Parts: sequence; structure tokens; C-alpha cells
Amino acid sequence: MQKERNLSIERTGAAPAYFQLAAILKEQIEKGVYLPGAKLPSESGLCRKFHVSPMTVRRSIQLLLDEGIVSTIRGSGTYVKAPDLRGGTFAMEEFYTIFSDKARTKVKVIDAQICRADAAIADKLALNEGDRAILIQRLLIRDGDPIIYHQEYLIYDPELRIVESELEVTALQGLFIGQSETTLKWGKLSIEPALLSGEEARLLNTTPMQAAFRLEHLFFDYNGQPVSWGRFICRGDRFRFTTTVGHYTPATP
Amino acid sequence: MQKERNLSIERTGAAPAYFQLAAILKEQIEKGVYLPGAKLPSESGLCRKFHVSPMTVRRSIQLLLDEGIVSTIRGSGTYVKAPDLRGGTFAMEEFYTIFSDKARTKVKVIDAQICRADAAIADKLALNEGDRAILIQRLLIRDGDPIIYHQEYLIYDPELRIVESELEVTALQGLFIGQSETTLKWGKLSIEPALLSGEEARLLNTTPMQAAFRLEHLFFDYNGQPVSWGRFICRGDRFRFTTTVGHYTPATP
DNA sequence: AAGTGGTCTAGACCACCTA
DNA sequence: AGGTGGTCTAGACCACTTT
Repeated sequence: MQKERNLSIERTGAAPAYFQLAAILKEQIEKGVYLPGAKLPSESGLCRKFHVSPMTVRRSIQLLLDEGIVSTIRGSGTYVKAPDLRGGTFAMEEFYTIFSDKARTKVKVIDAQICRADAAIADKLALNEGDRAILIQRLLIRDGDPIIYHQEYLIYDPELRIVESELEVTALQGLFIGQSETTLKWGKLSIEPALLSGEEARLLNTTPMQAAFRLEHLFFDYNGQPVSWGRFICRGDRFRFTTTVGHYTPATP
Repeated sequence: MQKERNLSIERTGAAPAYFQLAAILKEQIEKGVYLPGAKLPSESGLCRKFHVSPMTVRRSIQLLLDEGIVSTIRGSGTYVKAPDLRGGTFAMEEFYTIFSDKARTKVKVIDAQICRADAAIADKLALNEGDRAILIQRLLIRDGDPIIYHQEYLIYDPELRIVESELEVTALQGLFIGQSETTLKWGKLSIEPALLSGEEARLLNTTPMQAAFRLEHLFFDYNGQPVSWGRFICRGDRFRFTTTVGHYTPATP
């Protein structure tokens, strides 16, 4: 037995006990006390050492599990994971913050019209070729610069009033914030790299053949009917998805 | 009071109670029993209705929270969220599965050499310009087709034996699986769209100016020292990151 | 057989929101 | 004031792995 570290749980209501314990364990791992592959103390051991109940310890471990810092093996123990690229997930948060910054970001509707579905549109929106659909084109302007071009096809259904709500300038924010639209149930998203076409480059005020992200979205309602299909064309020099892997605790010295 | 649904928790050990309860709630939401914005029954109410303890109910709600299906407001209740783009996260899983499919995927080391750090390398790896560094170039071949070109700079440190371990053909897989390398602590990843250069196109057996993903990685060791900086150039026509938002329960009719 | 993580109970107190 | 979610306890039993 070595000198007991003066690490303990404060019960002054500062932070939840399970959070404090998780922070302590993370710090140990951070410092290299437990290297990748090493086994953490058992849950019952942690109960005794920190004078908390089993459930509280479990919640702490669950936090580390969620953050991908450790993995558990039933009947064996809890082990520190080595960082791997697999753990990396790219979130849309940064993307979203741009939309929500209303002071610097403006959405401009370029055009809204009724069109006829071609093969691709009919396929995506479960229509027949030649059926009516609605096309809305928007430009997202950041500090006066157009940086995202959005093109969206909606099913033509006057009863659903989708058009009216979509046509509001704030509708784009709505997609991100998730307000109103109780008709939408779920959506598929995909990201691929693309080249700016002449038209897209013109709208985005740059030159063609630039690298860009194409973020495609397809939303469905509660009947399983596709409602909206569209894509965001984002200037590649303005966007980048970032993330971290491994155990990185930002600045708590 | 309406007719009680014959939904109840089975205690036959089939699945954990908290999981079953979460599934029941998800199904209700899925069916539109609780529309976006609607309030779920209170936790104590769920305890009574399903004859489980508060902790079990809480775990169920926690699951729904993690999946972004509901949000809770302390002192008020639990509410169904509307789907929003924000919830979408793009995982590296698909990317990883390609690497792990050893039957169809082969890694080929094109070149490994000692080089001198230019300004960019020196900056990323915290070296001085002109310092020695190691450059490794690999090609990932899928069904005989080269689809990813990987370029990686490592600090030149004979003591650390990083080179030897990195040079193994399996090292790339190791980055994903997270085996061995106990010296790596954490890493930063970023994705941006790019155009294939002439050299890159030649290696990937396609034409220049094609759209591609550039996945950049920077790994650090336990001393905070950058160890490895590199990028994966992925043919855009072969890769796509996908995700879903909203409450989508795959095939349980 | 002993130890480990996974699940669960039946309460408790608190902070917060709504009325 | 009463209801709600957030935290926590001090046990229990189980399935599993290790010795």
C-alpha cells in the first residue's frame, strides 16, 4: 500500500459524486497512471476507496465507457483503451453554430417554384416522373459572403402546408434546431466530396472546380413517405469537420 | 383511463428491464403516440405502470436521451424531440470496416524514407526546419483497386521504435483497432474535401481533379509531443459518410 | 471458490418548475 | 405546495471469468 492520494469526493454539492469520480479516473489515465491495456480497480474496490455506493461507481464507469476511454469485460475487469481512429465521430455542431449565429449569418431565398419530377427526384421522393414537386433554392451568407448553397425538393401537397412553413426564411434554422415541424419523423444524411459546377461557383461567388462538401438530406414523415430531399453545397475552403480520439481532457491543470 | 395496452416488462431474462422499457417507449414514439414536443409520462408514473424501480426507469430514459430521441427538463418533464440535423454524427465505422476486411483489402507500402522537415512538417511535429523526420507512404488496395493513399510523417527517434512498429504492414489497421501502441495518447482528426493532384491521381489509378476526401490525423504521446502527422486521400467516388437523425427504429414490425 | 461486471430494488433527499 | 427530474444509498442476485 502506498501513500493514499488526497483525491476524494467532495460532498459539498459542488459536482455530482459520479462526475467527480469519473474526472479523477480520467485524470489518472491522462497522467499515465493507468496506461492503455491496464486494468482499473474493481468497482467494489472503488466503492471502498471513495466511500460511494456501487451505483455511483457504475455511473462513473458508464461515463468513461461513453467517452470511449475504457472498455469493460464481464467477470474480468475494466480496461483502459488505446486510442483508435474508430472512436472518432464527426458532429454537425460546428456546422450548426454557423446557422444559429444570426448576427453574421443570413439566409436568402433565391428561388421557389413548382417543377416536374425527373427520374432522380421521383425516385427519392417516391413520386412518378412528371409529378409536381417544389424546388426551393437558398443561399447562406456569412459576413456578406455566400458560403453555402442549398437546393431542396419538397413533395407537392397543398394540404400539408409544408411549403408555407418551409418557405419561411427561418426554415433552414428549423431543420437544425428541430422546432415546429411535427410532421417530420426521421432523416438520412450523407456527406461526400464534390467539385463546384459553374452554376454553383457563380452562386457561391468563387471559381468552378473548387473542392466542396455535398451534404445530402432526405426526410420522411410518420407515414414513411419521403417529404424533402435536398443538398447543401459548402465551400470546401470554409468548412472542415474535426474531432479527437483517445483520452484527451481539455485544460484542467 | 383507456384500455391498458398489453405492453409489459418480461422478467424471463429475455432482455434487461430497462432495455425493454426503452424499446416500448421508442415504439410508442415511433408510432406517433407521442409526437414531437409531447410529454412522456413522469418517471414515477412509469414506475407504477410497469412495476419497476425508479433507477430502472431512469436508465431507460437515459437510453432515449443518449439516442437523442427525447430531452428532459428538470422539474417539468421528459419531452419528445423533433428530428434535427444537429443530432447527426458521422462515424468512422464504415471507413474502418474496409480496413478490417483483410480478404479484400491489402495495404502496400510504397515508400519509407528519412526526409528533412519543411515548414509545415516542422510546425505540425514541433520540430525545427531541416530536422530529420520519417515519411511513409502507403496504398490501400480494395479488390485490386487502389482507393486510399496514405502519407504519414513520423518524428525521427530511434529509441522509441515507432518506426519499426509503424513500418509493419498491419500498422494501419492498428491505428484503427487501437492495438499495441501504448505510446500514443490522443489524436486530432479532420476531414475536408479536396481535389486529386496529378501524383495522387496516378497512385489511385484515376484522373486528376477528381473530388476526394482528405482525412488528416495528428497523434500525440504522453508527453504532449506530436508523434505522427498524416493524411488519407480517399477517392470521393468510393467513400461517403452517412448517418440518420430523428427516431428511426430499424425494422421491428 | 472467489472476484468481477450487469442488473435491479425500494426507498431517500434535493433542486427545480408549475400552478 | 405538489410534481418532476437528478442524485444517491446499501444492499441483493446473476452470469461470467479467473484462479
